Amino acid sequence: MNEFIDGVQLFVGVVDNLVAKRISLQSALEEFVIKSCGSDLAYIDNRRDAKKEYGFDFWHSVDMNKLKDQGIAKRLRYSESQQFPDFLFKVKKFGENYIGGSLMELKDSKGGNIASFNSTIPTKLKSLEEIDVINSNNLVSRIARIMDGKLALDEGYLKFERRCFYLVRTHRGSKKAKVSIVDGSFFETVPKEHLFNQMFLNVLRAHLKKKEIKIPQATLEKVEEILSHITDQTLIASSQIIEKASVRPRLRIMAEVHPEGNPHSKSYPEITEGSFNLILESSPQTRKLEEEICEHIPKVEVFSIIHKRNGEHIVFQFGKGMQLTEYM
DNA sequence: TTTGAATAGCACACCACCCG
DNA sequence: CGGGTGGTGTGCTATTCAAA
Repeated sequence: MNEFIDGVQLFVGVVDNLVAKRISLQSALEEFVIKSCGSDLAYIDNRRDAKKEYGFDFWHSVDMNKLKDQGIAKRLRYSESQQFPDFLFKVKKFGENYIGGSLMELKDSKGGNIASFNSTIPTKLKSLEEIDVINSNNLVSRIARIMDGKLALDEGYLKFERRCFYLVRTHRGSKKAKVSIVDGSFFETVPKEHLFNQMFLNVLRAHLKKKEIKIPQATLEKVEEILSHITDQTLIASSQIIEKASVRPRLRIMAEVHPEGNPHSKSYPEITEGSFNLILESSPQTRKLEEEICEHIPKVEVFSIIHKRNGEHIVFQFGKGMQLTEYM
C-alpha cells in the first residue's frame, strides 16, 4: 500500500486488458481507465459515454432515490460535465490517514507533443478544494463525497492532497503511438504561483527591451516584489470589466508542455514507439513497487530516465518492440 | 547547400454546466 | 435562459533539423 497505488492499479489493469485484447493501444483513453478501474472511481467526467460507449454505469452501486437529496439533478447523472479532472479515484484509509484518491487526466494527441493544458496547470498534488476553485463550482467534490461515502466524513477530506497522474498518448492512430501514465512531478518543476508572476514579469521585460526603456535596477526589483503577489489563478483568468470598453478581455491560462517535460519526446528515447509505460518519480516508495509490479506482469521492463530538472524517474514499460502487431 | 519533413507555438472553434 | 467560465481537439505557419 503506498501513495502510488492508483497509478499502479491502472497500469496493471490496462496491461491485463491489452493482453486479453479487450482494448488496444489505439482504443479511446477513457476506455483504458473505465475498463481497468471503473469501480474504483469516485468521479467520472463523461458519465454519458462511460455508459453509452463502454457499458459502465457510474452510479451502479448508488441508491438513485438518494441522489436527488444529495443535489445531483437528473440531467447531470449521465452527462459529460467537461470539468476538471477527467477521473478521480476513491480514497482509501491507511491507519488514520487517507491514501489514493488520485486525479487522472487524459491527454490524447495526433502529433508528437502533449495536448495543451487549458485553465489548469499540471502539478504533482491537488486537493478537492483546489479542484472546486479551478471549476468555480463544486460538482466534482459533491459527487466524490457521495462515492467515498463514510470515508468522506473526515474533517480533512476536502484538503487532502491527492496525487495527479496524466494518461498521455502521442501519435494516436499511427504505429508511432506511445501511451504513458505520467506522475505529475514530471511536469511541475516550479510552483505554479511562481509561474504566474514570472509570466507577467517576462511580458514587462520584453516590453522594456523592445522599447529600449531603461529602468533602475532598484525599481525593477520593487516591481518584481509587487508582481510576486500575483498568485491567484481565478483572479487572473476571470474576464475583466474595463471602463468604457464594450469587450471584456479574458486571460485564459494555458500551458504547453516543454519537450523536457514530455516523456515521449526525443529527450527520452527509452520510451519506445508502441509501448505502454508507468512513469513515477523515484523514491524509496517507488523502488518497493518493482517487486510487486514484476510479480503481476512478468514481461515488464524497469529502468530509469533522468528528468533534466526533477531528476530520476522510474519507468515500468510494457510492450517494448513486439506490441506493434500484437496490441494494435 | 538545398529542400523537405517534423516540431513548436499559437490560434480557432466549438461545447457544457453553473448561477443569477 | 443567457452570460460567465471552463473543457477539448485540430489547423496553420514559422522554425528547426536532417537527408540528399
